[in-house]
Amino acid sequence: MIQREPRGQKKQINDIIIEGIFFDGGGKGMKKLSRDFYDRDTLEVSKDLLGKYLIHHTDGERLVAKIVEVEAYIGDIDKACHAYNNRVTNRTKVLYGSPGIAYVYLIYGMYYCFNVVTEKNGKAAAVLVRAIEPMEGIEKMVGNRYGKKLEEISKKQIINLTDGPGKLCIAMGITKDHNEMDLCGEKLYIAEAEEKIKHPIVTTTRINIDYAEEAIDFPWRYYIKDNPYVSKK
DNA sequence: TTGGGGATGTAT
DNA sequence: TACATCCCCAAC
Repeated sequence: MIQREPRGQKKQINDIIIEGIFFDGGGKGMKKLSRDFYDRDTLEVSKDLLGKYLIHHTDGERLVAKIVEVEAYIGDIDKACHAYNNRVTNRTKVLYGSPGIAYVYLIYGMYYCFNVVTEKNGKAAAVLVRAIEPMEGIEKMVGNRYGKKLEEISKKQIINLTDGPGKLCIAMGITKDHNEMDLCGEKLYIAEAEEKIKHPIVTTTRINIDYAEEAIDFPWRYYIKDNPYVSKK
């Protein structure tokens, strides 16, 4: 039995705020991110994903949501990563594959988490999308999450719609069927709009990785400052 | 408003 | 057995 420090006794790392740029839709055309975008340093990809648009074509509809919170997982140095210490299993093998592929896994027996694979073949790394802001197809997302119509739910339920990794997968209709899907394809992808907007990014430690020893303190969680859809408010 | 615990299935 | 979660309900 390994004894671990209770969470509350870990020394607190102050949140760091940096300046980021993202592309704001505002009705303008969207451009799908190419594989080159994902074929880069994972922390850079993580920050750059903030403000981009996750798009899923499903049931004849287009669901669009802005990415507002992410976490990086980098296998070779990160005890929180499923592929730490070169662990290759049926589940983790996608992490070693091409950048720009989806990694979707079941968590706590009930929920899915959506990740994008980064870096070159052979290096296991990914970015977990933890929260998104609905932009288009909200009625469908509300139906997926609550089985109700938009006018039947409260304002609080709108904010709760996609403010966590499990919630956003339910809302967007992402399941294990999307595991290993190519995000450079036509069904599920990430895009940027034409108009650039500067925005502050908050950098913190990651959520719910208490078992990860020294990696607990890695500041690899990023979110858009003051965005109401960020998790753990 | 906060904290504890149950749901739930699969990877290891 | 633990888990990159969510939701409900009791207790404050």
